[in-house]
Amino acid sequence: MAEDGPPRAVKRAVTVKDVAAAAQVSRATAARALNGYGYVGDEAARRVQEAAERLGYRGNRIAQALRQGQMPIVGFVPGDIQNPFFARVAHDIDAALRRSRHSLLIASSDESLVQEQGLLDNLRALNVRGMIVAPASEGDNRHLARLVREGVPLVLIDRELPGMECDSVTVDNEGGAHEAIGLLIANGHRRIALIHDASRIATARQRREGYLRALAEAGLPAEDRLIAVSQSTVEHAIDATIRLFSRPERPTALFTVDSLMTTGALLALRSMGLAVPRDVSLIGFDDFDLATFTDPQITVVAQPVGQIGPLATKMLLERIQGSDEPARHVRFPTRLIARGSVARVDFGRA
Amino acid sequence: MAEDGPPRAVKRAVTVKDVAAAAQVSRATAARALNGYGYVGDEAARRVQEAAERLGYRGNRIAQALRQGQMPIVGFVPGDIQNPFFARVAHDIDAALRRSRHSLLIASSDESLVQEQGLLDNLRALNVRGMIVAPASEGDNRHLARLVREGVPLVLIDRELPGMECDSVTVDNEGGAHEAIGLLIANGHRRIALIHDASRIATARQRREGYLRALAEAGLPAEDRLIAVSQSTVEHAIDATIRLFSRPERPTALFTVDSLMTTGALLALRSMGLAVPRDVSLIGFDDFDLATFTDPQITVVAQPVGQIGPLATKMLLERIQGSDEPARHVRFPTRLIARGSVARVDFGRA
DNA sequence: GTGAAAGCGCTAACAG
DNA sequence: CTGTTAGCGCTTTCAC
Repeated sequence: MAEDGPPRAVKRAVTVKDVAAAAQVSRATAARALNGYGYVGDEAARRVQEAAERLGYRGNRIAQALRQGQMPIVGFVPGDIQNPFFARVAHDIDAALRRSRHSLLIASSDESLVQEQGLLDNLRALNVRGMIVAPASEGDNRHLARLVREGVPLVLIDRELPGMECDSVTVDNEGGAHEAIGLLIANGHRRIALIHDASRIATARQRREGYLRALAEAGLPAEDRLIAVSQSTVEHAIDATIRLFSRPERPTALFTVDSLMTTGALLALRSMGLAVPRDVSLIGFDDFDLATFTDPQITVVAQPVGQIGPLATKMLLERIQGSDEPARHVRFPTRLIARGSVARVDFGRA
Repeated sequence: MAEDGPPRAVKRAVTVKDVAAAAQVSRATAARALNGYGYVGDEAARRVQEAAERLGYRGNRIAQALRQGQMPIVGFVPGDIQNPFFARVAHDIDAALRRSRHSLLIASSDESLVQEQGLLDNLRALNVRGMIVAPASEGDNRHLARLVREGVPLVLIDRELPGMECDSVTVDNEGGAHEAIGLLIANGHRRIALIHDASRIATARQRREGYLRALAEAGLPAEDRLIAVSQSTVEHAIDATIRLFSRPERPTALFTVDSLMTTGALLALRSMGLAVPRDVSLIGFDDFDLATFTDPQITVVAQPVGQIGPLATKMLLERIQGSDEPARHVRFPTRLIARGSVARVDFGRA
């Protein structure tokens, strides 16, 4: 037991060992005092607290995590953090999590399945306590199934995955779209175009199905040239809109499946000199700031965006706490907000 | 707080030990083969790879981090992740970081100094490799100074802190505001109102200074009743606008210091029946989607938002790599985008 | 009440 | 080339 003095690193962080030494107790006692469990003498506890304070001790979370096998972190994998919908959800999750002393690690998949797989691998390697994911694809989801199988708490949002045995929070995409198209049909529209998105499959597919069902119920044919597949960006939606509306026998109405695409459609229509709703009626899925700034304002299918993050977080925390009831699937209803972008169309003309 | 109840049964992950056993080598050899350093025999390497593959081995990043003293994580503390400006920057940082195999942990301060301090403490305890922060306050920044002192790589964005010895990426707020007010003055405006924000101090203060300098240079007095202090939310900006414009001797022009406030001003003006630019000319700091959707479109001071995240990330990675050149402060110029929200005003009438 | 000691999973000297 | 060994900082039996 010669000199045990470890060579003082210049900026070495202070550890329990340092605190224990300063308080003249063992590391075990110091740890007990610091974390407030087990028996610790009042006097010793006081000395430890004082030493910790004086030295500026902060527990090393990595060591704690290694010991306990888990990081106090929850992972969130949105499709695109720049989409205001996901930004809002991220904010709400973060706020809800803060109360339970977890940090939120946000890693956007950019709607890429491959990227999502890599991200989840990372998150898994970090031993995060749980994950909230908006799956980028309906295709190969073995990576998600594996998480479920391994018992990693997982909540899906925005897009559900048929057969996946985990909690999910979504909205009634099919019903919302159906209602929107219904309004268009009731206003006399017969040539109703759709711009949807091939990547956010679950969501976009359901919205497309709502569109198709509404047409079918009205005895209207679903025509290929009325449907454009785009991507969820303003730029792609502009192209799609131009494609759709530069043909003869222009559609009289347009339905877009998310706010970025609605934005693109608005821009494209304006550049083509088509006025809403005089020349084209428009309904977008997902409400957004811009919708009330146009003249007239845009009619939209609104989602209860403020409820999704908090509920998903609540579900996840319950799972983390060990709940093992069967998977719950919550589907919020949507709300059609009629503003001024739908015009009545003459039957004869249509 | 919220201490977990029964620890959830997560299936035990496979470790190097398992892989080593399966490949019939020692843990050290397995580690070498897996991480590709040191000498490993071809045959052994192959067996290890095969075993790892078969068992689904993923390195435990927590253990690695404990060993190496650092997590492959970078922290980002924006003022508000819902602000499109920060959402864009977050996306860009994330993308830039991915190439260097780091994860991004986003924790919004909600513009609260206290929250920011807590967040940085957390991040520090996680031993993240570095942080990118938009400081919530110009006031007490000992927590940031401490990080710098302790050698934690740190880059400030959007708001600089006088005297802080770390890299920063900002824009020329003062110059941008000065140019905007100059345009208003050149158009004959004399009663030019300002809505600024007390919390995002550095940024808002500089924009306010640009406003004051432009007025002074034109020999115009800075009147208190033309300046409203608000907060960076749509709601607060609405109130401030109504306050400003319900007095007699209404301002003929308005300058708002960020896009959320510009949105609020637009909403308030419309509700008061004031048309832009007929009744009020308007210029906002920070370009945003909405600015091109109004009729006429809004004149703005645009920031090079796409350059901020990548540059900040580049600087941070250099610091992480050990660069110790003196603190660099990059300030991007702004660009005045003249659209249609500024009208000429009669000198006699003003 | 308190301390000694055993690891969590991993990496890196240092010997063979 | 490969195995042995020693911790990183922390928590938690298990003795005393």
